[in-house]
Parts: sequence; structure tokens; C-alpha cells
Amino acid sequence: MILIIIFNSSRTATGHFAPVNRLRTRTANNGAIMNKRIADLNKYLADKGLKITRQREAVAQVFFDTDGHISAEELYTKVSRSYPGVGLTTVYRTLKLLKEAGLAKERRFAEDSQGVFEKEDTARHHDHLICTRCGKIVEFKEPLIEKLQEEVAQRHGFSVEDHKMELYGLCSACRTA
Amino acid sequence: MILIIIFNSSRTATGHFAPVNRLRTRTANNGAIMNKRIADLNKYLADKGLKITRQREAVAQVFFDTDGHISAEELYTKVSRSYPGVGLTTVYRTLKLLKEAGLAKERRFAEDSQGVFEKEDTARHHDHLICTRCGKIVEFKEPLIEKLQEEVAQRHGFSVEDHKMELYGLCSACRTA
DNA sequence: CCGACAACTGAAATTGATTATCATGTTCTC
DNA sequence: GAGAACATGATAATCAATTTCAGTTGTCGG
Ligand SMILES: [Mn+2]
Ligand SMILES: [Mn+2]
Ligand SMILES: [Zn+2]
Ligand SMILES: [Zn+2]
Repeated sequence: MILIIIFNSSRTATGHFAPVNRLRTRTANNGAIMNKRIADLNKYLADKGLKITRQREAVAQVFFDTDGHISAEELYTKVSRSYPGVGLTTVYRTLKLLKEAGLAKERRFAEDSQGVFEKEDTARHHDHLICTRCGKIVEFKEPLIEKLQEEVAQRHGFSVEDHKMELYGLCSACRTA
Repeated sequence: MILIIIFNSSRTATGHFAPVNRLRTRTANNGAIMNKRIADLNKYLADKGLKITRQREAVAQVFFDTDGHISAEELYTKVSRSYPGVGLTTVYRTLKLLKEAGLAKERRFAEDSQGVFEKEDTARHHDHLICTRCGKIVEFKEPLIEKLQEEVAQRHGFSVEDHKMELYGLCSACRTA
């Protein structure tokens, strides 16, 4: 809340954001606003020699406040409500950074050509059931399947880094309708 | 072989194909050239009130003669060698028909690449291991995983129509390199 | 065999998500 | 505070895939 007010009031007349330095000074003593994920992102950026910017923090914060799956376009719209002036390009770029930092995971369901993103730590060990009629998505865990995947991979000399498993069908509502 | 020769020699001066009617008459008594899959496609087309054309048969025949995964562009190139004049658009349209007819299955491995197709009957019960370094693809079957998938779906009230399972990692060659 | 008419074709234009460009603005170290 | 490197956002480019459209062909009834 406080952060938002400061952000909004610190925009310059030209539509550009105020420098991060100034912002950081004004908010540094409020530990609550800098959550762990933002800290993780900032650490990743620092380690890579990349820079912490207001736009990146804005995009990341809104993303981290979002549950479930969200597309770049949707995130852009959502970010724009709190931080107008952030470009769609930057949303794409920030999502790519979040993936590289291990903080976001991209998914691509069915024929929908648009990728969606979810927080990596919540995404890590679940897969998806997708209703081909109504689009409903159910998340599930099945450790036994994961174990079998490992075994299959090992049998073929592969080491598994990632996997994708999606089950397409009809949900109970759509089946009876 | 015979079919190809007849096809080539039946092209008109304008680059258009000779009518299917004439072709059919000349090849009808050679049962060997009309394989089961082409027959299946023709039945599907007839049932839907769609038309059997030389282009569709050409694309389908080359596709059915191909093992493994092939993209629309690659199929277009391959078809063009035997049947020049068939457009890429028609290759896309025919592949869509083959999917609808249950004769082809589309896959999409690397997120950013184009779709590839394989014959539905050979594709039906295998999944893929994909090396993220060299692109090597290994096909495997794991009935136990399929069984667990069914159980998971049932537990959530879903009926499974299709599934996608891909394991991404490093093949043994790439791991030791 | 003849239309008639709906379906088909291929070139070209379009789409839509994502990425590249580039001139300008910002970050951050010394 | 200066400067080098990095980031931003408007815009253009990309690229697989689809749509459009004017001309062509398959199919069916007669
Ligand atoms: Mn999910
Ligand atoms: Mn395969
Ligand atoms: Zn449903
Ligand atoms: Zn490899």
C-alpha cells in the first residue's frame, strides 16, 4: 500500500519513473514491502550484473501477487493499473528474467498459442488436467508418476531436467451436459 | 511407382493437375496403389461431403510414406519433389484434415519451434524424451504411467481423451561431453 | 456425358504472439 | 558526479499458421 502510493507520486511529469535510488531511500526502512521473492530477483540481477529498475520491480511484484496462470498480455494489463507507463515489451523481458532466475515457469496449454506463467515454487511439482470443452484446468500431484518418469529416463540414459505432462479430456460437468 | 509416372505425365501445360476423375479411371484397376490409409482418408472426406483431390492424395501419400516427425514445411518440400505445384497452404490444410480424420497427430517439442506431425497409429501410445542440448528425441512406452494417468483423471472426475508427456533433459552423449 | 454448384487451390495478404532495433533514459560503480 | 553499461518503450520485424479471393475442379443428379 505504502509502496504503491510512493510509486505513483514519484512519477515525473514526462511520464518517466523516478530513479530507483531515490525510491529505495524512501522505502528502505520498511522491510515489509520487500518480500522474499523480490529479494531473490534482485539478488539474481546483481549477480548477473543486471540492474534493478522500477519497472522490473513493478512487474515482478504484480506477478508475485497473482495466483494461478497469467499471460504476458494479462500481466501487462494488470501492471498498467498500478504502474501505468510500463511497456508490454518490458513485461515480456521481465518474465524471461523471472524464468531464468527460477522464479517463474512458462506453460503452454492445448492450442492456445499464448504462453501463461506461474510462480515456480508453486508450479514445481504439479501437472494439469485440462477440459477440452470448457477450458477448466485442475492441478494435481502424482509422485509415483514422477518416479516412473525418472526410471524411464534413466533406462534411456537421460537425466531429467524438466517435464511436461498434461491430460486432456472432459470434466464431469461437461461430460454430463 | 506406376502411380507416380501417371501423376507426372498427367499434368497440364498450365501447371494445373489433371482432373481426379481421369486419374482414377486410369489407376482404378491397380489395387496396390491405394493403400489402407489413403482409403481411410477418402472415406472420411466422402462422409463429410468433402472432395478427393490430387493434391490431397499427394500430400497424404508422401506423409504416410514418412516415418517419424515431419513439419508442414518439410512435408511441403518433400511433396514438391514428386508433385510440384502443390502449395504450402494445401499441405497445412491437408494435415489438419488428417488430424481430424484421426490419421495424424501433431506434436510441439521446443516451445518456439513449429509443429511436427506423425502417423496417428504409430504415435498413439508413445511419449518422448528430448535432449535439450542436441535435440535428440527418444520415443518410449510406459503403460504403468498411462494407467496412473487414468486414475488421476478419474479421481478428479475427468475422462481422458488425450495426453501429452515429454521429458526434457540431457542424453548420455551430451551429459559426458 | 452435362451442367450446376459447392468445395478446392495457390498466391498473396493477414494474423498474433513474441522478439529485435534503436534512440533516449536510468543505474550504479568509482 | 561522470561515465560505461544496461534498460526502456515505441515501433518494426519475425515467423508459423491462417484467411482471403479469384479462378479451378470434384461430385451428383439428370
Ligand atoms: Mn499450474
Ligand atoms: Mn513420436
Ligand atoms: Zn469442462
Ligand atoms: Zn543430447
